[in-house]
Amino acid sequence: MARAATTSDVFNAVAEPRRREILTLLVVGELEVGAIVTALRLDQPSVSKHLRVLRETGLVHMRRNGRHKLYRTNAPALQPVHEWVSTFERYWSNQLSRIKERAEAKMKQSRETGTSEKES
Amino acid sequence: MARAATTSDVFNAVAEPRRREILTLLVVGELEVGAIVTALRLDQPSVSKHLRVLRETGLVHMRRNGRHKLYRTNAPALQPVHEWVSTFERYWSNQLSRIKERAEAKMKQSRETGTSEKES
DNA sequence: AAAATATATTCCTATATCGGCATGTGTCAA
DNA sequence: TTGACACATGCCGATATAGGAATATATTTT
Repeated sequence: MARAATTSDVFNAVAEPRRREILTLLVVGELEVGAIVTALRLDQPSVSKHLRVLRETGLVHMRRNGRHKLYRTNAPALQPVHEWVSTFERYWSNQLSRIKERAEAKMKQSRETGTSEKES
Repeated sequence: MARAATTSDVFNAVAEPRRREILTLLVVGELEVGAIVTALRLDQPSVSKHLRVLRETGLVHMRRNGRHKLYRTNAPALQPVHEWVSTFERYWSNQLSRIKERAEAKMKQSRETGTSEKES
């Protein structure tokens, strides 16, 4: 086997930098393919291919408007990724909150004692 | 070109299901390679290769203990992924709050103008 | 209907896997 | 030093890309 198919796995679909750019672009609002092409300076076939992957993974929605096709990001499809990564959040956010706690404790102490210098 | 190298991009490294399993396993605490092999029922060379990718992307740390090697997940390396995905969070978690906002805006308008019908 | 416009698809090539198998490397024990 | 044990790496084959160029499909306009 080679790598997993991008068309079936959101993680793989999102692994592509250009596709991430497209999603970022289309989350603000609908855009037609041509607009994406000019915005990201990619070849039109390349954009169409990426859009296909994003479509098949449910990461974008499309609606037709005359001979244009309007794409927009379907954010909820990213939830699995978000949930998975969030599992690990506590393993680094605690470091930050620990710093915050120390800082707040220090401020509180300053308020109480009147000191204002940094003591280790 | 083919796909981007898994060894240089965290997104690609994490796109592999087995590697995600390994990260989930190693975030709880250190494990030696053999333990990963038995826990995930993979071949040892396969595990070693995945660990190499995870190592080179900074997703795991390793320390030697005798002839064993102890690996653990380096959660902060996942922050870029988390930050990127979080950008889209408001586009689904706000579906509820958006309804709330609309309702509140409508109420506010009603209070101000006395109207009560929905106008776009 | 024919031309023009907007997208999508196909074909091709180079590359990067992933798994399986064999082998190499490093460390501890006898 | 010679084994034994724990991992890592190399080689192979099959597959899935991503980009570029050319072509096909769909829709509007003339």
